[in-house]
Amino acid sequence: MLKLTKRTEYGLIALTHLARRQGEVIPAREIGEQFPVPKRLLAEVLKDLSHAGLVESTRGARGGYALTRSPESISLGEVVSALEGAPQVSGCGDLGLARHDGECDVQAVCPIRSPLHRLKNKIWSLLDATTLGSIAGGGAGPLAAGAAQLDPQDR
Amino acid sequence: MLKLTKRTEYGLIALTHLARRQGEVIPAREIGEQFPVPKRLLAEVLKDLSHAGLVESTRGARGGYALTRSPESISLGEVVSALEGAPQVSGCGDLGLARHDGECDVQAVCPIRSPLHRLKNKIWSLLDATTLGSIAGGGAGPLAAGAAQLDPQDR
DNA sequence: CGAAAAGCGCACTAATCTGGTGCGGCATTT
DNA sequence: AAATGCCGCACCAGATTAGTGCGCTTTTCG
Repeated sequence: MLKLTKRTEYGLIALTHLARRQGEVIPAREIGEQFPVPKRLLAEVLKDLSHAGLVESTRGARGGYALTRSPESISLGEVVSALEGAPQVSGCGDLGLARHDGECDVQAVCPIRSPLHRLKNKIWSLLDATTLGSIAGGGAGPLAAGAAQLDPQDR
Repeated sequence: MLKLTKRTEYGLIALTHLARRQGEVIPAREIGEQFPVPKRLLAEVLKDLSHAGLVESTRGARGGYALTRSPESISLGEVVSALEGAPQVSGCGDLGLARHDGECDVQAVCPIRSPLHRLKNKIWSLLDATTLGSIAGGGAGPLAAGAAQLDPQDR
């Protein structure tokens, strides 16, 4: 439904926390204590992030997690990909390839495939252009400026 | 998971069809015949679109649907809102208001609320700026140009 | 050495969302 | 009256999402 999952939210919360304390190795427990997040799920998410190479884990007492890169070089797109799997906007609109045969027969006739494909790219460009740094830090990044063209009335 | 639902896809297909034959009143059956879409669901979707005031329905034999406005004045955002309900990106990130008490206690502490809120606005600006006309017609609209900044590699 | 701290892996349940369908009724045209 | 087409409501099944259980391994520290 065009919204991020809780996993991504939790992941982002954790990442911003790590970003603000770069260099330190922080245990999942600490994050779980600071934010009202189901600790167990948080651990699950952190694990996925480490699989994706966004954070590095250290085991044992005194263990925990730390960013592998600078916050500025980590994009929202990467986080979402890591936590929600392969990106797509329409389910069918994704390149002629990879349609598991029988899927989306609308093919040639389908009048919305290519426009939707372009939309998907736009959205992902936005996600890719949004860095963890701009989320954790105060301000810059593509989200700082006013909304694109229409007024961002309260929807 | 940051993707549109089938309902929206079907709705868009139907709307583009109507857009291309403005002035005419077209029965749901006709659309169902042209595209491999579960006709029954299509009817459901068309009904929702009419509730939202995007299309006008005529009952009885010779009845059907027609756009209420020009394709250029109908935005993707409206369609999505009508078919998937109130827009949101993060579930919690939506204005302090309307949080059904107990929901999202992260409030003041939550480090990602406002950035996510801005992101939501960006995405919806994009949707609002995309008109049915640009989807149905060949090409202009905000989706025509190349992707924002990063290369739109195949994700 | 042994206990405590912390992450790892796997599997499983519950709730919600999504896609899709059934059926009887009302409105119009022919 | 019959056929065409929309209306409204309710229902079912499968997929996704959220969240939990549990036992094992690694590492620090007393």
